[in-house]
Amino acid sequence: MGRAPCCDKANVKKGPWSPEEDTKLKSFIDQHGTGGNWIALPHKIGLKRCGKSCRLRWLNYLRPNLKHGGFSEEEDDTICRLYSRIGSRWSLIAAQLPGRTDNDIKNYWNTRLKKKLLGKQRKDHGGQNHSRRPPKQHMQPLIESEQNPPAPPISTCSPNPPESTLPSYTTPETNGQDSIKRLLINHHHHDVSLMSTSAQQSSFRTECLSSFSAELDDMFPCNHAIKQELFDGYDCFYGVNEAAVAGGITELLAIPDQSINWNNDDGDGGSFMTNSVMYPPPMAASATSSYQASMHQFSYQAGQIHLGML
DNA sequence: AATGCGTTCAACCGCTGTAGC
DNA sequence: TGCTACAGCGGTTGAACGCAT
Repeated sequence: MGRAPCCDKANVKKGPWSPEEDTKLKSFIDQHGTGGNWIALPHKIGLKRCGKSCRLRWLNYLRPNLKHGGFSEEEDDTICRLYSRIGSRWSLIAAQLPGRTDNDIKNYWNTRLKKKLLGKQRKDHGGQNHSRRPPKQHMQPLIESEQNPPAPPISTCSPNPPESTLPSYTTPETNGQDSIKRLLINHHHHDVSLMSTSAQQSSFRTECLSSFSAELDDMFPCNHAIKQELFDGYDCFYGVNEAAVAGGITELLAIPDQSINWNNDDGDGGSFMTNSVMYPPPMAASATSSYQASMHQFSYQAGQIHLGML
């Protein structure tokens, strides 16, 4: 049993809108508003269009104060910066760009900006392979970025986060992939807070996890097993921040409602619920630390991260 | 001029979240 | 609590267009 269709598909016109249809829709909404019911609207006007189609036409084209095309450098940068933080949340990105629609931005990103950035990236890196990924993937950058969005705008699209609020971090194994790591960390530190519900946050994390296969490869060069574990969709951790690699575990992000037990070689220990503490504070940097959640154990020892089944 | 190919972008599709009952 | 209907969203499609051959 599927959902009933929102309109009678057989009696609904599809395809490009005519100027007459545009005029009808615009003048009706100008006079009466949408009435809060897009499904009923086309019937009131006498348009043989699906309500969803009317809504889209209004929002993306007829609505006042819309800008089309001609994205400025500033807008490019904003799109880039937001994409690097929140991925393809086009409506959220559009909300930061007055006069732009999510559809416009999505199209612009997919058709121009992404290519522009990838082109720049290749130029900036002189075609060198800084990654450990197989050569085949480098020959297909667009496909790769499609499969692993968000495409990392490495050193071309200034992430421009409010740096002062970010933790400082360095790693011995950084080799040009800092921006990817920074990008991932920025996700946690700034944009999970944009999500209003824990369900959104959870799905956001899950989505990020599935999106970052390649980036995780770069992030955990010292231990590919971790990357594999993270990416293979297990149930407790979302990710581990850079500081874990650098010099002690200071942050562990997990999906909500997980009870995390922790202890370290200083004899400290305890537990916390992941949804009660966004950035779990109890763990101080230590030469050896370990954390457990559900079926998995995560530990940091002598500069190496280990993840295993309990 | 004809054809093929790549690009752009408006529009559609299908899914999810949520309000109302 | 479960169901239904709707709004909203992101991914995808395909027509139109431009350019190269």
